Amino acid sequence: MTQRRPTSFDIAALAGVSQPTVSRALSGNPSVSEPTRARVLAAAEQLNYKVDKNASGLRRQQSRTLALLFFEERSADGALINPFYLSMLGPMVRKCATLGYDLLISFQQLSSDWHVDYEDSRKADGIILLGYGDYLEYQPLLQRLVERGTHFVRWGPAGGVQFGATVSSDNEQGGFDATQHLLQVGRRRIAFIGTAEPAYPEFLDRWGGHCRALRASGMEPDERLRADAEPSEESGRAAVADLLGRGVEFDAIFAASDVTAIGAMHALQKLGRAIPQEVAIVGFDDIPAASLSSPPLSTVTQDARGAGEALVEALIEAIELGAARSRVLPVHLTVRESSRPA
Amino acid sequence: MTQRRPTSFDIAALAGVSQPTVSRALSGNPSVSEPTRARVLAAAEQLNYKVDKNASGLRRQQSRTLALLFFEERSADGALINPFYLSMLGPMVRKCATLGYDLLISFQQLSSDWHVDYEDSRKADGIILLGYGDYLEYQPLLQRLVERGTHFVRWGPAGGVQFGATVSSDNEQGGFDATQHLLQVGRRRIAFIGTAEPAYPEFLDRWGGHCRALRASGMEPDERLRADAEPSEESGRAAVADLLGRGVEFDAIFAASDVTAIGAMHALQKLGRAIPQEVAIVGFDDIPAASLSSPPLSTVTQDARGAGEALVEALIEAIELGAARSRVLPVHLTVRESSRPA
DNA sequence: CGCGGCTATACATACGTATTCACCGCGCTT
DNA sequence: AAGCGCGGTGAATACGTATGTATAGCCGCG
Repeated sequence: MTQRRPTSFDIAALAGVSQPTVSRALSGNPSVSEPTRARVLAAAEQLNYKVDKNASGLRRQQSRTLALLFFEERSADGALINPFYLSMLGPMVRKCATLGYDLLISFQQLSSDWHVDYEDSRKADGIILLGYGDYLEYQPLLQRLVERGTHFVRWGPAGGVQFGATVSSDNEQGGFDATQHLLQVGRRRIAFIGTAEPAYPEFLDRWGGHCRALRASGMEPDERLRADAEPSEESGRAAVADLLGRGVEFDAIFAASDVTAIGAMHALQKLGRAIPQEVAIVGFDDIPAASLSSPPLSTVTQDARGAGEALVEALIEAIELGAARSRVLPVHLTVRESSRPA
Repeated sequence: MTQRRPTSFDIAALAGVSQPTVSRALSGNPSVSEPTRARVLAAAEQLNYKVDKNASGLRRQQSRTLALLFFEERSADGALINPFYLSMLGPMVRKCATLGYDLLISFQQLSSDWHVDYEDSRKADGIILLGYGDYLEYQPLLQRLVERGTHFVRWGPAGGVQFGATVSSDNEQGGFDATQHLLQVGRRRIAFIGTAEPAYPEFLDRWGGHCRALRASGMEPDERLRADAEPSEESGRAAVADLLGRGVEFDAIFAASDVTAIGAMHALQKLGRAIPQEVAIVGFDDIPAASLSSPPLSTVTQDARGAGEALVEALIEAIELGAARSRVLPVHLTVRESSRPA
């Protein structure tokens, strides 16, 4: 019942050719004549033959596999993967499949020496890093990857030193679009909620775009309208409390992430402030919960599909060509109820 | 700079032993003496040696890799993976790592013949199926997997015919807990929103638990209090419209999924019905948006971590022992504002 | 008519590991 | 004292593929 798996020799015998011809026929080598190739393909089909990935990889000294590495901030349980990363998953897998690669997935703590593992054991030909921002702590790790000649790309702003290729959203433009939109619906005192810590380099770019939009309308950014917040619901509520506690007046909020925006929305609603009538809100990311909130949250949508595909393309470019160029992806303003004109 | 990768022969030379001894030492074979093993390990460490996965797999005729197969309902873009599946991802990966396996990830359309691919090409030793419910259409596929001797497990209620092992939540108990809770906070007319179509076999079990809770309190389920809905926000709103349109009175809703519950909540709020004062709501799944809704949604939490680990354990059991037992996981009622006692 | 050049295929080999078998030396038994 | 078992190791080999090199057939041209 579980008979021996067919090998290329079985196909060769059935098609009346030699084993090397089978290999060449299946890999599209042009030195095989059309009739022969057809016979081989038919035989392979008939026996349900598939190339053995281990043998093929061993012979070619590669794996035709990419490794996807999520970095975990949270120590233990961490079902807390950034939802945007998860939405890239599908597109990445599909892109890999299209290009003939498999995708291996892994989580890693900062401390462990994963760098050796993937390429050294030939599990993967390259690595996609997700969750490694511009944190300085990672620089030595990236440095080591470069030294070892490991191919990798990472998601996020390029930041200071440029190790390998990078794929990221155009955060600056997203910040510009969000603030410009709020200005267009008549808001003048726009609070910015997001941290300036280097832990979230994206936020800096979003703040930069925010400022550019203000200046384009002849206004100057007001530091008092800025509140620090990490990407969490509580942090968003705290930021609103902070602003109000300091007696700052505002008729709009641009939050550097959706969860922060939702937290801010809850805090305002609890205080009886009508959204969007009294305060218009725009977030960033377009997480699933954004369209489910009430009112539905306006936000800057990142191109998850484009991001996933770009990461895969860049990595394969690095593997097959030796180096890859970085990519910056356009973003898109999605206007929902939370910022509709009154 | 990118010098040749060290092989077990290099380690052997450095440690002053033969290649087979290296292989034995690294794989924990007890016939290697302790001093020798120590020398080998030191040499491997020094040269940064890792076993070549392709060569090892080829020799042992296995891959030490599991394949995770998402089934896609939506045809094209589909960033629409069930969020619960995504929350299982982390735990699955971790469990795999613990047990010495890698995890390969893939999406598949119903039509394609993926079944041949993974085990036939020895990319994976077994398959975890996610999103293959009890749909009759899948029976032939599962049948074929069984015939080919492919190891697999799937998520979801076992359903009719039992192909391979299954891991699922205790949906019946979850339904019971939800309804019992609503009864305890004084509700008497509890609407059930969820479909009876076989496409969502989980819903049937949740309905069953709902009925059991009612009967345990001496009440009989009322068919008029039941509205059909698929798991989508619009469908939840439509279900509320349906109930009200039929003139049905209710003071609580148990929705068979969170997105439906959130839709229902929005519909009621738009009509000015206070939640939970006039209508208490409990959902099922505990998606991230549940805790972000306003009011935060009470729901039945599924054990994503346990689920992920159980799937991996079951599959490895099937691979290494030849067969695996199915597993049913306990669920947990999470009470939030949407069903607090008035 | 013979030879160069070209096409299509076969032959031989290497990739790095795990495992079977044979071997060696030592201590113990009879 | 000779035989035997056994712990520890090395030699040889097979896993299935891809590729460099050799060879057979064939055409055209001088």
